[in-house]
Amino acid sequence: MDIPLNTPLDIGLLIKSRRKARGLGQAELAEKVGVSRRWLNQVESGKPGASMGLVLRTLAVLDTQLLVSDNRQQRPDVDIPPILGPGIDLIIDDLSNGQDNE
Amino acid sequence: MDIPLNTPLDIGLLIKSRRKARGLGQAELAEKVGVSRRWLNQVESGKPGASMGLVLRTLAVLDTQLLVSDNRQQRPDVDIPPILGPGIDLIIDDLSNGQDNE
DNA sequence: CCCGCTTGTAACCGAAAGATTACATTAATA
DNA sequence: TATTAATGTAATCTTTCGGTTACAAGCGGG
Repeated sequence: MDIPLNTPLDIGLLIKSRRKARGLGQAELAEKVGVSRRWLNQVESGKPGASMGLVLRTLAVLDTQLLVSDNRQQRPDVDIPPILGPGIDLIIDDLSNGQDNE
Repeated sequence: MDIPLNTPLDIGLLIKSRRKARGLGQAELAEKVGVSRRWLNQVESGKPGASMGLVLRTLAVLDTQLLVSDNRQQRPDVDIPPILGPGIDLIIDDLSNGQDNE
């Protein structure tokens, strides 16, 4: 089963629970990750400005894998119209190829 | 099917492909998200220091859901030992309850 | 009750992010 | 080939991050 992460707070709470699940204190985990205890504290409480790199490193230390659902056709009604001249075929190509294009 | 995201570059490439899949230019998407084109450009090329908040907002605009695998027992050999007095039961509680604890 | 550990904050400071504007370079179309 | 849009970068400035140090609040054990 998978859990959705939509906000910085979601990620903060994830980190917090994973940390506790391992019996680690903020200071301990912070040292393992290579950040200050203050940083970890802020992140766990949902700080939006925390950098991707450090967050990913933190999750890595907690053996936590981040994922994206491969929902290529999630919402076909979003914004596809505004394409006129630049290259219709490009988009079609992209859509058929999937993610790893270009 | 799900795709793992381990590095800032992974996320950058994800954003890039999702953007193109919708036929959006960097400038277009940047405006929708509320960031500068430069920022989006950097992020797509893997900038590690990009902030969580903006990245999440970008993914949201692209209708892209971020997930965590609920692998509670992923690696039992990590670091569970260092618990002595603070509260064994707390950890057990945490483990049995899952993520949303505390 | 007191003590020790953990956690939540605060102030200060150097470093880096992010916006803006402008200019190459690449890529696609006529 | 010429032209136009999209993309990759650069210089500058303001804001914010993240580290450091220090202190208060919360909690459990002796």
